[in-house]
Amino acid sequence: MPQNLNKTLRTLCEDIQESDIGKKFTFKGWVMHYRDHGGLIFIDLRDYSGILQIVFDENIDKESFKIAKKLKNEYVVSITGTVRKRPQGTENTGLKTGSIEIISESVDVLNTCEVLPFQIDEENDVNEFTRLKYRYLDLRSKRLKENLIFRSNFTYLIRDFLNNKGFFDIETPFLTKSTPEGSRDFLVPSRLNEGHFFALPQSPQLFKQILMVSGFERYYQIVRCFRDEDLRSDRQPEFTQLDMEMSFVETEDIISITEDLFALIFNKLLNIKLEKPFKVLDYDEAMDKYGSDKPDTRFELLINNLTDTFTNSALNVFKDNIQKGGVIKAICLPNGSNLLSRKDIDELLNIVKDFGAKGLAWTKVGENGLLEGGIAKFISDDEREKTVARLGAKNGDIIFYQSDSKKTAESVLGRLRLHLAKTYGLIPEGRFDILWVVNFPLFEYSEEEKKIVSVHHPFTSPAEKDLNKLENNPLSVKSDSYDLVLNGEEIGGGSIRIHDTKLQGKIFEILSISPEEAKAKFGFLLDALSFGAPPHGGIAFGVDRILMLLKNENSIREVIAFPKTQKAYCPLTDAPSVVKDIQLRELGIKLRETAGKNLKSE
RNA sequence: GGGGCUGUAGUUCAGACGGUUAGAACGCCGGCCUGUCACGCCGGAGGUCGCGGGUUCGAUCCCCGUCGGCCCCGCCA
Repeated sequence: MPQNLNKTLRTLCEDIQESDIGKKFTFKGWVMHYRDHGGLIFIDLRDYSGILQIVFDENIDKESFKIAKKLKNEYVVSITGTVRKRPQGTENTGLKTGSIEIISESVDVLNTCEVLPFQIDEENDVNEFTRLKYRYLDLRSKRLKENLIFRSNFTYLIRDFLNNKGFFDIETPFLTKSTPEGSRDFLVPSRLNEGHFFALPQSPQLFKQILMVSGFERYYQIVRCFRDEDLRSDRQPEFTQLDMEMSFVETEDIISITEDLFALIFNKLLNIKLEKPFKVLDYDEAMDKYGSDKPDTRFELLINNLTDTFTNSALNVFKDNIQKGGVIKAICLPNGSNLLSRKDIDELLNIVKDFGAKGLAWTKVGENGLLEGGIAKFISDDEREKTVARLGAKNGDIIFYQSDSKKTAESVLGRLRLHLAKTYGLIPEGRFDILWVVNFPLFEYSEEEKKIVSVHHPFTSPAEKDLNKLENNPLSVKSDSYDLVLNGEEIGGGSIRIHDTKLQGKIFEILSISPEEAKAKFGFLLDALSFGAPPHGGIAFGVDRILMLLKNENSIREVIAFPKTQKAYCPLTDAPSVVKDIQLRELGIKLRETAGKNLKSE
């Protein structure tokens, strides 16, 4: 795939093959390894195509040899020499060019290199801060180079696919309006409008809908989004989305084009055939069986409902909870008795408490489906038989129970499920499980805000079948939305949007957003929707996260050229940093006394 | 905002009941070496033990604080 930009002057390392033996070429690149044998020197020359061995022999070219004596790692050199076959027995099967080598007839040092702060391509893990500070060196490593080239191929494939499907790549503003909904905005002060601020977009959501009103019908963009929230291994404050929107479509259309796109990506980039259509899981079922709206389906360990079994339980925690409307749910860890010591089980209690659990009931499964240990003595024969049957529990298994509200029990067991799977290696390597989660609730009740809020965003269309429930039972209304989940990570999501201003007004009403407030926040979108907005919908994908999963990396930092630390700091550029007082003055900004107590001086 | 782990040579790590010269490997510097490919061999240099304070006769080690890093919770379409 690498191409030579200057054919007459330079040849790329991996363009050379055995058929070139005897021919003379010029190569340019970096000294990757240097091996001095006294009268004979070898270097591995690296350019962006790959690696090629160069030999310096004092009997062949004294001048070359003299210069080569002074070469060091990562010097940049230009070498002219003749291709020859390596002597028998000295071939290197680990190299693409391992059967040949170049005998140098002339060498120029184009640049020298300081002693490196860390060794490139070392198998030791170098401190990530140091790697980020010298990111340009880290990017010379095979792994990161391959990741970024993979990323380039990935976005190319997407653009090619969508362009051919009649999509238009349209840019939307980075300097835009702050919206209080959603995550915290990055603010940018306006010099020409003192005291006013732009926000960097959390996503191009509103603009892509407006483009549908404009009649483009098919829009996409591979675009940076900004959210000022705390970082995680799969979250950076600036990240890249593949953003798409289409007019005159329904959920099935969006699902179908997404499946085609992902099948193509997996096929072309990983040589993996994805089965179409993808699995589809109802939100309720996902919560019920996996305790998560982004279920990891690569392993079983499903959650089961035992509420009906334990209505008359001798355990008051079970019985009282059920009477209060709670549930009893459980998962069964195969062979758990052998995997976990008593101490491990005790430690699990602390772990599930962090997940929000009040406790952790458990029983071991013995011979003939008898239960032992934990709460076994409080379980009647009838309860035991039903429990063992429902969970399919076998001798040696451990069953973990949660007695709590439906929401808490499911979320605790869902997280325990993932914890156990990771700890006891239940997740198969190298497998990709992709599926849709659909039928999300449109609203949920926010304890924090004491009001109904959108699960997705306020422009998500209610499912048509539930329109009649909007008035009386809004929390039971499902939305016309869909999430794409890969290996238990949400990699994309979208919805059919509301294109009717009347329905949109109704939604705002349910969300306790007054017409005035709606107008102030989203007036431009509401105006747009009132001028002949077509039915439309779309989806957006987390590009960094997808790449992380496809490349089997543990952090999105490994697929981003210049990522930030967990404090959103860039060690390479030392950003963010303090600015000159005059810059603030121009913006009409004065720092609070308490701001930046330990400012780094400029 | 909270929890966990962590900071010793350029890098990755070891280390000491609190005790006098803090080690190894790789890298670096010098030398030797004509078939290596993480070349090999010989020799050498290199450390405010993150920073500040405290306890102590004495702290890199113990205590407190602080800064940085990673993971997670909260937060996040």
